[in-house]
Amino acid sequence: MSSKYITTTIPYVNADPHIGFALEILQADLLARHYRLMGHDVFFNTGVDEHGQKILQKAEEKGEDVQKYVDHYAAEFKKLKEALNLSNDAFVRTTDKNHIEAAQEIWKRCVAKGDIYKKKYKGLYCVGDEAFLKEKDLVDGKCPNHPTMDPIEIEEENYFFRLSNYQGVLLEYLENEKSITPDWRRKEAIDFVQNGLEDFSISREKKRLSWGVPVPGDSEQVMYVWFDALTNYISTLGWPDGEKFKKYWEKGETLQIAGKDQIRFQSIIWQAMLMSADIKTTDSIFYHGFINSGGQKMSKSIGNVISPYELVEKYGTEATRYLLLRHVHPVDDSDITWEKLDEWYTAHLVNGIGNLTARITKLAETHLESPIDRPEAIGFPKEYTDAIESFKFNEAFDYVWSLVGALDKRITDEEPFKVVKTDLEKGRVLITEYMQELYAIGRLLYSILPETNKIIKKTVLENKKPENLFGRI
RNA sequence: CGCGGGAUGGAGGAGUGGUACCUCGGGAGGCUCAUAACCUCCAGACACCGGUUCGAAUCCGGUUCCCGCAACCA
Repeated sequence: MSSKYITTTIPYVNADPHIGFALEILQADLLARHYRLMGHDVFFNTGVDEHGQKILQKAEEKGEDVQKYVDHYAAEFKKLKEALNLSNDAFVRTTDKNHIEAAQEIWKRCVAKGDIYKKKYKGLYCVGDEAFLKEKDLVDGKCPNHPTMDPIEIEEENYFFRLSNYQGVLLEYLENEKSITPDWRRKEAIDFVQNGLEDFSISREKKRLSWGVPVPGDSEQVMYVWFDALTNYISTLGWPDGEKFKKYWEKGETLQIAGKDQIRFQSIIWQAMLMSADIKTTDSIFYHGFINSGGQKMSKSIGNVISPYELVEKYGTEATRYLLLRHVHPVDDSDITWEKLDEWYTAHLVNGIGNLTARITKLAETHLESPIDRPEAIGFPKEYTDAIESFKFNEAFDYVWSLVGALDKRITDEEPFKVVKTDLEKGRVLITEYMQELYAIGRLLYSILPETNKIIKKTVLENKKPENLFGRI
């Protein structure tokens, strides 16, 4: 049995769970469930990124202890597991002891490789943003976000990572078509690397930012968040030790899911870090698109934010999975509004699979004397598995729903409800066949709608019409 | 002229040389087993201009318009 590692990125906990992350984790969950079903030994990771200046700042704004603040948010993100019925095997927190140790270990290995060095960095610093500004970003010599403040010149000594060493090998890595999906993003990445890579600062002075992983051997510096955060993908497996790391990362096939804005971090910086530490690079990374609402980016000030919890509250867990996985485009940006969500919910869930199930199971309950035999397990159609494995989640749904439509049509054409009145036996044969087909459709829902899968199988095998699968709203 | 992606019926998607497809929505009919569900039929589109070709949504050139990226944003 081959092993497979699947991970999401880990969201930064300075805000409540965003619908875009819900999309990401659902995609990962679908893949994890699918590959388990196909007989792979899967390890599915997710977690939270808890270090950094913005988090410290937020906690201070609220007058909370930072650790308390991140504990609170970690719990908020953990709740997604139940809300979305996720099957993740791990939930890593970057404040976990073993994670911190792993981050320090990878740092040491990069140092040993000669890829980390100390350099004075001088730049214009905006106190409002608490970040360095670039000359070309300045508007009339001021920070574009804080035009009333004068940027101040700050000199700081930081550690830098020799990303520039990795241009050649990164290009080789990116030549592999599996390294990035969709392919045009891979080309973007190649283009980016070809234009030349600059070394990055990977630490901050502790006196300016204390909330981070201490740099090994230098008490004055802490790691800049992303260096520590990226390590989560292997710290969660117990790296540098651990059977899990060997099994799932080294010997297994690794797959990361991330948002389209993550290419530089996931496919370039993280891969260079792995190369530097002599660790296997990620086999493939899938980048999803963003979700907008009403033609605009979701934002609190516009008031168009749709949260994952709101979706679950209105439509339920199964329907939320359905809506995000089928109606949000896997790689392009999509737009959702409550109107569209209602439409999709009613058209395919209520009127589609829900009604079909009620239709058939009512006929069966009324006319069959006993439950049908459990249908033999058959292989999954290639069209369906290919769609999922090539990240075309929406097409996998289209396939299942084409079967729903075909079965509805068949019932209308064959009129079993009339047949039973004139030839009961013949009618029973038809109804039995519908039950078998319904069961087959239910089986296909295993990875995408796990609860619906269970209910349909159960109802068919017990010959008992269930409560409505999806109620009207 | 920085790099790249894209413009398909009212909406969202598929379609890389051979009568333009799917879902939703709209209109008309049918059916009555079902959650006023389901089935059938109808209307409606390849941004614009030119070229290649027997034939182009699909290839080439140009125009207009959108959208990413352009490195510490974690």
